[in-house]
Amino acid sequence: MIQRKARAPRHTLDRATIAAAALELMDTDGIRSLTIRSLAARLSVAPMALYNHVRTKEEILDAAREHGLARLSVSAGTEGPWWDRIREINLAFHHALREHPSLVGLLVARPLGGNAPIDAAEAQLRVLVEAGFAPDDAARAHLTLLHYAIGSAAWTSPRVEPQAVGRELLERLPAERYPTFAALAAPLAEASYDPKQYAYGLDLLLAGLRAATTPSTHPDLRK
Amino acid sequence: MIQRKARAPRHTLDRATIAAAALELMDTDGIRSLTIRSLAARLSVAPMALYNHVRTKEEILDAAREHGLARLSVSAGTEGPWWDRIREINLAFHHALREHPSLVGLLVARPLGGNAPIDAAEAQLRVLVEAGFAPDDAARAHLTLLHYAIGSAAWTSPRVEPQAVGRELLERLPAERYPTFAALAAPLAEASYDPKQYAYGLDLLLAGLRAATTPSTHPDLRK
DNA sequence: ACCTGAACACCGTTCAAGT
DNA sequence: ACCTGAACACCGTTCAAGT
Repeated sequence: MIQRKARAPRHTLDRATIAAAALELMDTDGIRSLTIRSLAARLSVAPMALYNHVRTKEEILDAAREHGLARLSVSAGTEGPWWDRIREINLAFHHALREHPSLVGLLVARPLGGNAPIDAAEAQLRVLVEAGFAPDDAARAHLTLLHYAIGSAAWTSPRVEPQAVGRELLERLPAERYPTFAALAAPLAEASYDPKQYAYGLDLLLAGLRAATTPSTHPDLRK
Repeated sequence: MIQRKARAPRHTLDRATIAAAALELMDTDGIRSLTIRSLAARLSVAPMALYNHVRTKEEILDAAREHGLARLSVSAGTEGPWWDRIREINLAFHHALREHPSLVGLLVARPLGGNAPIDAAEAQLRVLVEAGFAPDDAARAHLTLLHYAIGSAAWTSPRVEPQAVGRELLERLPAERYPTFAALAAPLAEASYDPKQYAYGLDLLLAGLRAATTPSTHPDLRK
């Protein structure tokens, strides 16, 4: 009567299934809790079955990262001023990173080339070039936006410790040594967990870029 | 004649020594190669000796992160315009992160409160408040600068794979699908590994912040 | 008090075996 | 071809023992 160790059917596994399950497991339980054994259990399969589709655990992490980034659709239209289109691209990228808490860790730990989601990067570079940026400036602007999105997502996304830690530690700082910190504790705590904080910085960058492209009207803002 | 298993003297170990050795080992050999056993070997001590000064490996990682950040001296003077002082603080922070390749990984994996090097943060917040930023704007500006520095360091610092990978992969992209990428390959590759790339983005942010503080002269740059 | 060695429950991965 | 189980060399950590 007891059904024991039913053998898994012949083609229950493939790279995509493994990648999706791995990312899901990491998003919910944290990167550290992904092991060959835990992933196999989640897929109702013997640990060694995974090695028929993948050579190492590293390869699973790579596949999971690509799977997460694949969801990123580049929706920047061709309408409107260039800064609005850049804004849209970056908000979408940042949103994708925030949707998969484990994705940032995967990106930081192992690069995908040097320029993450290639489709989004191509779209962004095109907009910048069309806006009149010289090749060198377009490259630098693109990297700046990429870095800011990564950093914001990395610092904001849920980590090992619960988010409450940050707020508590912040409130426990000695006020006599850190007076400004203490005075700004409330707005800092709020902005730290405000989903719109990313957009604030993005708009600062865009303002800087716009100033750089119209030097004649704002000469004092040039580098 | 053969000296074997000499017992280590009584007080060869303490938290600071362990933290310094751990950070050094991670900086040179990568985060993954830090194990209790490898660290103990480097300190010429039995693995279990470490547990007299530390409760878990996590605690060693925390100590290593704090040790790396402790080197950050806040050198921003009180002279000059506020944007120059902000610039100095952030360049120093970014420089500290780049000096210890493993530090960024430690910061992203486990937060130190929500605001990394507290002394530097206090200094930066003070400058912003003195410059006339409202509490909420000062908090948002501070977080933006912090996130950008983290992201830039994270994306730029050496990873598991050699840096060459990025450049190679970038050159192998199909030019018909990614024409702008192909056209900008040279400036992108150069900017990607240019230590001054961080300063470029920092100056963009500062330009945006300056525009935000002088709304009367540049009304079109306001958010 | 602080360093040590053996042991335990994990982990990624190899190897030979099943179907 | 693809899934499986036993085994190996690791890992972090507990426990009892040395000095």
